[in-house]
Amino acid sequence: MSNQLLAHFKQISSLTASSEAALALLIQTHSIPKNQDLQQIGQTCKTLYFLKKGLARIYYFQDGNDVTEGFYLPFCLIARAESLFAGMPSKKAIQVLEDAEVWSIATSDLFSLYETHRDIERLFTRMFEQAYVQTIQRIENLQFHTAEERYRLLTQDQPDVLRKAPLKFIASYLGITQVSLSRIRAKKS
Amino acid sequence: MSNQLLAHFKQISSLTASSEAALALLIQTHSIPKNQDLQQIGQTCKTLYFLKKGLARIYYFQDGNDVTEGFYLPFCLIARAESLFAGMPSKKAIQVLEDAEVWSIATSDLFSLYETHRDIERLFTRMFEQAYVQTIQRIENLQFHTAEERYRLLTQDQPDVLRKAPLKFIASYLGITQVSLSRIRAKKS
DNA sequence: AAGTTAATTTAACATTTGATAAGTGTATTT
DNA sequence: AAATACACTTATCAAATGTTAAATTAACTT
Repeated sequence: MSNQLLAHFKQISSLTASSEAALALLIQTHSIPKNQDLQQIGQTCKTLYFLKKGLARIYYFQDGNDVTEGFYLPFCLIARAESLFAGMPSKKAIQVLEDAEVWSIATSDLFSLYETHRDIERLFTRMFEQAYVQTIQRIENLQFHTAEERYRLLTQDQPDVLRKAPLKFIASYLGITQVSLSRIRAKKS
Repeated sequence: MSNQLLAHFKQISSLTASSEAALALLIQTHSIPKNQDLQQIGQTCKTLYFLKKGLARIYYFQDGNDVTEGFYLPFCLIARAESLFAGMPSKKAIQVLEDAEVWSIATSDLFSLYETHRDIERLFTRMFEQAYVQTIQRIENLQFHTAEERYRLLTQDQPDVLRKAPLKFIASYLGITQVSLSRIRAKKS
């Protein structure tokens, strides 16, 4: 059932009844067990995902190290934009960190709908704009805060992530080692 | 004259003759002296800029420190996206680092054209997508490279910036102090 | 419950980076 | 040429983070 997701979409940008119906036909639902990859390294991003339940991350390997690029909570747009927009294989994977229920939309079908349903195009353009703005804010965060400040910000902004994700993933997300993160957590705040 | 800019646009995404003409009417040109702000802190971003000649940066103040968010070479889209898409005042400014010639486009006029000229909408959507992808790549860069690696990458990717911009701006762009950058430069590579 | 594995913390030491201040060089002005 | 301002480098020490390894805790299996 995609009603919840469509309701969420309509909060972002209005949809006509016909657009909503057309979009509903594209939305698939899946159950994904904990730790499974939703999309694997090397695949070109051709699907958008939204979690109904659970927690996901995008990760990749850098010099043999597992690096978490981002965490994704329910109703967030999950996509490997650098692959989607360039049409190139992604070096990143999407992994579910808990048993999850997932909505997916094939971009080929979606982009076809853009031609006839401008409100749908506007909706997704807006979601990507929001994702872009969040990425900009993340750079500000990485560029001029210490590791400890970045950790404190995460505890404020995404406490759910902190509760659910293993520390090793959080450490690489913050751009530090797990040992360093452990030290920061041990400090009285 | 905006011919060069339009030619650049058409490399990114095709435009009908009528769209090209409509767009040409929106493009203004300016000459800006070295060190002047194109847009100031506190203004809401309502204009897109492209350099014909020169070098620009986006910067802001963080705890009293001048932080350079990015450098922009000729023909790059320059905009404070976080302000444009949210419609909120920006805490960032756009500054020209050399005497520059600039093309500008008012977003209100541009967005109006979207209604009637879909190819124009597609062109700018694509430019913002590209900017988004670059932002994602910058995160990868900041997240798991040492300061020295980030400096080496900059020398490869944007040697022009390195030649033209003062070191203090480059240092904050790399997320380090100027002293630290000086040390890195002093090392034999 | 015992045993096994994975996750997290702690410890010890090395390296990097920051902070501050002093020094050098380069334009520019007078 | 002297004086000034600005950009960049160097030196010194302190703080933060990385690296490696061991110790502890938690989770999972049997």
